[in-house]
This record gives sequence, C-alpha cells and structure tokens, in this order.
Amino acid sequence: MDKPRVRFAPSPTGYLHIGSARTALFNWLWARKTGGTFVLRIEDTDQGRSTEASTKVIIDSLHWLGLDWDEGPEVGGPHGPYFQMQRLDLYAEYANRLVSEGRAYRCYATREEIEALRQKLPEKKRDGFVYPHLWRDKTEADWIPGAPYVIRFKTPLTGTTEFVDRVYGAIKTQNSLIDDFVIIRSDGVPLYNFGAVVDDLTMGITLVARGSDHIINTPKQILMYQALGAAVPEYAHMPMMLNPDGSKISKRSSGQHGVDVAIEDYRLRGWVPDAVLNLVARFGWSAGDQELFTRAELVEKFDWAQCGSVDGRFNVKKALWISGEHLKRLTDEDFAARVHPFLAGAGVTVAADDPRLLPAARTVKTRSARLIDAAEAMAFYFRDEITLDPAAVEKFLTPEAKANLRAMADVLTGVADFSDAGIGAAIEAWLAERGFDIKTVAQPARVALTGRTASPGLYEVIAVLGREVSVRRLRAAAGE
RNA sequence: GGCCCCAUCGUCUAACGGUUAGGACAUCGGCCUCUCACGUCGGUAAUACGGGUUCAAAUCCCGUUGGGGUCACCA
Repeated sequence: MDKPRVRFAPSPTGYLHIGSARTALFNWLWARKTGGTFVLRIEDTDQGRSTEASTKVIIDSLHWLGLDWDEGPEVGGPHGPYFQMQRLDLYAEYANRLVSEGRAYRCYATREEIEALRQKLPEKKRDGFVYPHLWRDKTEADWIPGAPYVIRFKTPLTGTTEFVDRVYGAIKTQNSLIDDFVIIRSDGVPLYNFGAVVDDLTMGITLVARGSDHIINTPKQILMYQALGAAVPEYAHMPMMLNPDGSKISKRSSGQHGVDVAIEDYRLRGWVPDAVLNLVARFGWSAGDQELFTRAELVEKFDWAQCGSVDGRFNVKKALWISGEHLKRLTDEDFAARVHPFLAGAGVTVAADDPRLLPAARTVKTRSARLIDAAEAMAFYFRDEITLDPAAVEKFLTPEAKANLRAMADVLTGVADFSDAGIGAAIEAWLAERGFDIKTVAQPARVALTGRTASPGLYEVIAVLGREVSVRRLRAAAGE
C-alpha cells in the first residue's frame, strides 16, 4: 500500500489559529507515523485578505511548533508551486476541460441579476434560495463575447453523494440540494472548493484531514473528482475547538475567556512548543488515560481511530496545567535558557551568562505555568531596588519584626557556607538560640527580600540573592 | 429556516452489549510545609429526555430536546 500524502492548506489571512494548528498537527502526525508525506500549500486566492505578512506569520508559527513539511514553501517539491496564485493556469486548464466535457459551464448572469431573482421570491423561500439554472443548458453559441462570466459546476440533479469519513463515519447528501456552485470567478481565480480539489488531485493527496466546518464542502469536492474522472481521496474531519462557553475562538473572544487564539501568542506568553502540541492534540483525540505526551509519543500513539467527533471546549486551567507540566519536565539548564528572553518583559535586564540565572530559574520552575509567569516570579532577584507590597508591609513589617530582620542580617553576615543548607543551618541555630519559631521571622523576611508574601523557599531565595543583596534588603526593610 | 453533524461528571475524555461507569483539569477536605507552589492521600460530581431491540443498552434503532457547522464570484 502506498504511503499517505497529507496536507495542511492555510489561507494567509491572519495568524495561525489554534484550531488550524491542530489540523496541521494531526496531518503532520499521520505523515510522520506512517512514513508518509506532509505537504504545505498556501491557499491565497482570496486576494482581498491574503497577505505576504500573514504567510510569513503562519510559516513562522509552524516552524516554531516544529511541524516541518516535506513539500511546500521554502523546501519546494515535485508538485509545486505551492502557492495557489501561482497555479492559475492549472485551474483554468481543469476548468476548461470540465466545460468542454459538459461538466461545467459559463454563466454570464451577474450577482445583481441573481440577487434580484431571489428578492422576487416570497420572503419565506429566500433562505433556501439556490442559483436557478440560468445558464446550465446553454451552449457555446450563447456565449457573450467580451462579457465577464463565471464558471459553474454542473451538479447532478439526482442521486446522492456519500463518503465514509475516518472520524465521522458515513455521511450522505442529496445531490439535488447542492447548487451549481461557482468554481472560477470572473477574474479567472478559482474558488476554494475547486482550487482545493485541483491541488489535492495534482499533488497526489490521499487523505484530506481538516476541520469539521468543511464536511459540508466534501460532497461538492467528491462530485468534482468524479467529473474529472479522478480517484476520490479519503477524508478525516476533526471536531471544532471552542471557547469555554461554546463560542468560536477568535482574537475578539480571547480577552473574554482567556483563550489565546494565535500560535504567536502562545510563544509570546511562554509556552514551549511541545506543550502547545500536547494541548491541541487532546482536543478530539485521546489515548486511554494518558494526558501528557511528548512529541515522540504523539507520533507513536496518534491514530484516526482514537479521534472523537464531539466539539471540544477550551479549559483554560487545564491548558495552563499542561503548560506547567511540560515546563517541569525541562532540565534546569534548558528551562533557564528559555525563561531568559522573558525577563526583559518582566522589567529586568539579565545577561545570558549571569551566574544567578540558573539557580534563580530553578526556584520558580515548579511554581510557574508559563515562561512569562516564571520570569515575572523571578524578576525580584535581579532588581536593583525592589518595591515592597504595601499590604504586606502593613501586615508583616512590625517594629518587632524589623528588629528580627536586623538580627537576621547580622546572622547572614557571619555565615561561612552561603548555600541553601548553610544558610538554613545558621538561621535555625539563631532561631533556636532565641527560642523563636521560624514562622515568626519567615514572612517578614520574605517581604523584605522579595517584596511579596509568596515566593520560593526563604533559604534558597537568600542563597540566590547572595550575602550582600540579602543583607542590604533586610536592613532596608528594617528601616536602616 | 433548509441541509449536515454532535450529545458520558462543571470541562476534556475512557468504555467499542455484560465495569461498583475509569482517568485528567477544576472543586472540596487531609498530609507535607517558612509563604506560594510542587508532591501526596481522599471526597463530591456524568450516561439530555422518551420510546423501542435484547436475557442484558452509556453502547444498537426511532423520536424529542439541546448544541455546533453550513447555506458567497470567503476559505
């Protein structure tokens, strides 16, 4: 059996949507698992909305996710070009073939003309209005030289079109319900359904996997394959990814639900690529009770048979949990290197080779959901001047506590072994000598050293900060 | 509205005719503890409804209800 050829065919009208990323991922997983070929094709026929900038953003996002393609932009391939606007001649050739074979026809009716016809109908019937077969039965003799026309597909009037989706199972449609849709615009540019079919056909795509919003297009496309005398590919549709309230995920809804839409946003917020892949993989797909997957495990375990057909709602907390789990699995060194670029955003300048970077990062690793959170949590280590949280000052920096902070500063000044353990031992000895419980000094010290009431462990904070800074901050908070 | 699709804890899901309906996130409680996390132990929580088929139904069939998709010279 031949190896599958799958594709991801985004239209460059914005960013890489989280749902599209899943479509790309599932196709990629299938290709990698089966040793097949993953094709990237840019569907830029919507000239009003397609931009080069968007093409770049989408390609960058795919690179960032690590979803590499075997054929497509940048890498080329035997079936190129991989931008639809560079394939116009091909579409014209196939369209003309359909016309000459009587499977499609020129339609000179204008949009206005058709709309006027629709308006003539009683209001109730306007909803289900389909193109009346104005030009369906005309011949070449009726063509109007020089006038603009579109090419419409001559949809069979009877019969049903059926296909077995790898996710949804059997789906059938009455052909009589499908109108004679336009395949080539008056400017010669193909419409989605036709461009996709000609490309999938000429690129040898054997399995078309895409979002379930395309289920409705599938019968039309199958009809075109048949009219072209070509073998129909397999189909696999994936359920929609929705907001927590069931609405569509969009830039606009993002603020409302906290659901990031664009893959660049995930990168900017400090997700690691594998966590994003893990996140989207679990929408509509599962492997028993397993929740966390590495990229390799995804490739190994992915199968269409385990894909469900239920639309999924985004769970922000679970998403953050997945991100955090992936962060925890990074080595300390890797984690530190990845969090470094985010420190600037948290307002501190830290050199990549700053010796405090690794130990500081280590203390926030299990406390952060994303790198941006980690950077924010560890910024206090690097500030020249920290701002103390007023409420915390009010609550913990009492005169008595300040006296203890001064004493603690003195203790630290004398600690020989300035490590976690050494510091802990010295402070605990001091505490024992005074008969204090650590609870009486921990929170005031934490506020003095970090500015806040929540932080990594006290001893590790002090160790990372170093003797000089720790002592200075304790004394400053004590009012010296 | 027509057509298509979907329906198990709040959310994501497991189950592929026979289970005390399992797991994860969230939530609640305990442990750990210098705070916050992490970790750990335990609890609450679901087969939308109504009919069939069957010895047996979350699983198969029909209907109802609810949700989504789609009805362009967008993709």
